[in-house]
This record gives sequence, C-alpha cells and structure tokens, in this order.
Amino acid sequence: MPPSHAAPDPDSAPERVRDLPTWRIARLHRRSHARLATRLAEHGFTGRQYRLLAALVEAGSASQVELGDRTGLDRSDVAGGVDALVARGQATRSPDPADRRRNVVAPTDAGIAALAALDVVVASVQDDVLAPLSTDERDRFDRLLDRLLADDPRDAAP
Amino acid sequence: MPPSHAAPDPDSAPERVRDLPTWRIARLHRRSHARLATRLAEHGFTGRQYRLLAALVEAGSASQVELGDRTGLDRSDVAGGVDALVARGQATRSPDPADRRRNVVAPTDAGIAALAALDVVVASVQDDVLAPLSTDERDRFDRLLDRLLADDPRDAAP
DNA sequence: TCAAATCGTTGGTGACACCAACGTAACAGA
DNA sequence: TCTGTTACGTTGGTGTCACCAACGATTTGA
Repeated sequence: MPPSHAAPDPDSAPERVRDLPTWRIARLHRRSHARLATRLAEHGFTGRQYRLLAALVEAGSASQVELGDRTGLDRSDVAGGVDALVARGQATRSPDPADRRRNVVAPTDAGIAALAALDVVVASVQDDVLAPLSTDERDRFDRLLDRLLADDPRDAAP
Repeated sequence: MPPSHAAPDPDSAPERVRDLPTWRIARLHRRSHARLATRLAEHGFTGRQYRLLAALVEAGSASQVELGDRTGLDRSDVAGGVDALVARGQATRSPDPADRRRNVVAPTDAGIAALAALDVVVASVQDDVLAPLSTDERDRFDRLLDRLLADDPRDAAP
C-alpha cells in the first residue's frame, strides 16, 4: 500500500453545510453520477457521448446543431463528442449535400449495437441508485422530483 | 437581439434519457447548484471557498489537512482555496511553531463577518430550491434523501 | 447583390474532483 | 544517534462538465 494520500471523504462538510438540501442533493448527484460514469467508462463512454449516441440513434441522422438541441450540449461540445463517436466507428460524419454548412451525422451498425449494450448498463445503474427505496418510495421520490423540476420558478401567480 | 448562439436548454435530452432518475437527479443538482453558485458569486465566493471558510470558523483555526477533512477537499484544492481567502483578508496562514510542517490557518474578523453574510444567502437559496414543496413534502423529500444517502458508498474493498 | 444569419470548428474560461511528485520536517525503530 | 518512514504543503498535472467568443465557409433574404 502506497504512503496513502488518505483522500478525504468528499461527503464530509462543515456543520452548517452538512444538512443543507443543496448539499444533500449534490451528494446524491455525485453518487449517482459516479456510478453511471464508472459503468459507462467500462464501455469507453462518457455521459455526454452516451447522450449523443442516443440522440443520434433516435433521430436516425442529424446535423450537429440538431444534436445539440436534442442533448442539451453546446455546439462545440457536440463537435468533440461526434469526433469520439466517429473515431470509434460508431457514427459517420459527412457534409450535407443540401446545405454544405451542415454535417450529416449518422449512427453506424456498431453505434446502434453499442447503444443497445449501454441501455442495459444504464438501466441497471438506475436500479442501483434507487436500491435503498421501496417501489412505493420510488414513486414518491419521483413525484417530488417532478414538483421540484416543474419549470417556472419566476411565475408567482398574483 | 444579438446574433444569438441560441444556447440549447441544458435540460433537454434524448427520450431514453429524459426520465431516468439519474438524469432527473442531475437536473435538480444543476439547478440548485447554479442558484447557490450565482448567489455566492455575488459575494466573490465559490462553493468550495464557502465550505472552507465555514470549516475554518467552526474550527477556530486548523491545519490544511484538517480543513481537507472537514470540507472533503483534496489537499491541493485546500491550498488554492486558502490562497483565495488569505488574498481577500478573510484568513491568515502562518507556519505552526509546534510542527513546522503544518500551517495554522485562522479566520480574520472580516472572514467571520463574510461567513455570517453568506449564511443568510445560503439559507435563502435553500428556501428557493425547495419552494415548490410544502412543509410536509419537504419533510418527505428529506427522509427519502436520507434513505438514498444512507447506503454506504465506500464499500467494495475485498 | 450584399448584408445578415447559420453551421461547424477551434480555443479558450471556470468549477469540481482527482492524482503524482517533490522538498521540508517530524518521528520511530534499530 | 542515525536512518528510514511518514506527514504536510506545494506544484502541476488529469478529465468531466457547462459555457462563451471568434473565425471561415456557406446560405439566406431584403
């Protein structure tokens, strides 16, 4: 065993922070994200690349802006992600003959197969993250999440 | 209206991702984190610096490893954070006469005052994030969070 | 036709979570 | 006491994520 850096537990926090909802939400996210990222990494994927490939397969084929819209990624990040997919033979990129400003990005068979494999992985991670909850509790959690995510923080009807 | 990069909504995602718990948790975190970060930034603070200052005030004074333990930050990140606090006159750093490997980091009056101001800000962000929920729902959410976080993350050490 | 908008690319920014190596200093065992 | 090991702080990386600015090439629409 190396001298051991004795990495501090990233979940430890000062007293006034420990019980804050924002802190607990961050902790939950770190955990769920770490699990997902680890499992995706085993297949050579990053979270963004998975989203990208998913959007690509769902769309059949798309321009990079469209991929940006479908994944919530910035144009520049789409470019890099598509680079990775193309490099691995999971997608193709070619100029759009109808509008030569655009690229047409399309999944390959290998890409489609990879996504199918990832879907299984991703589903198992969901179960992993929610494991501590019963079916009932998962439902309740889901509904609370709905409420919290419901958009319009700015609209207070007078 | 500027040429408009037309930044995509970061919450948009492919179909198979949209309803995943991990994705929804990530969305909630992005939201709560963005609100907190924005409000802290108005006072020149980053999330880590707030945690650091909080740990510092709670401890009275501490070495940097101790700050790392109290905040969950890596040694190297503590170093940078303390740099910032010292540069702003919110903390002092001096070698520990009792163990010259250590630094003694201590909050200044300005640091203590800054933390008091931040505490108010942070509290208001909590309320903001939980705004969509009733008191009852907040309790339920809190308990579910407890369950989800109870599971031990640092296992897998056979 | 010519200015304006769009698309993709490149190259940054900052925050966050990590890890490796190094010099100094303290310590513990032989 | 000497000597090897550990601890501390610093420096300088890594990669992910979310962004933003500018540029060339292309298309549009006034």
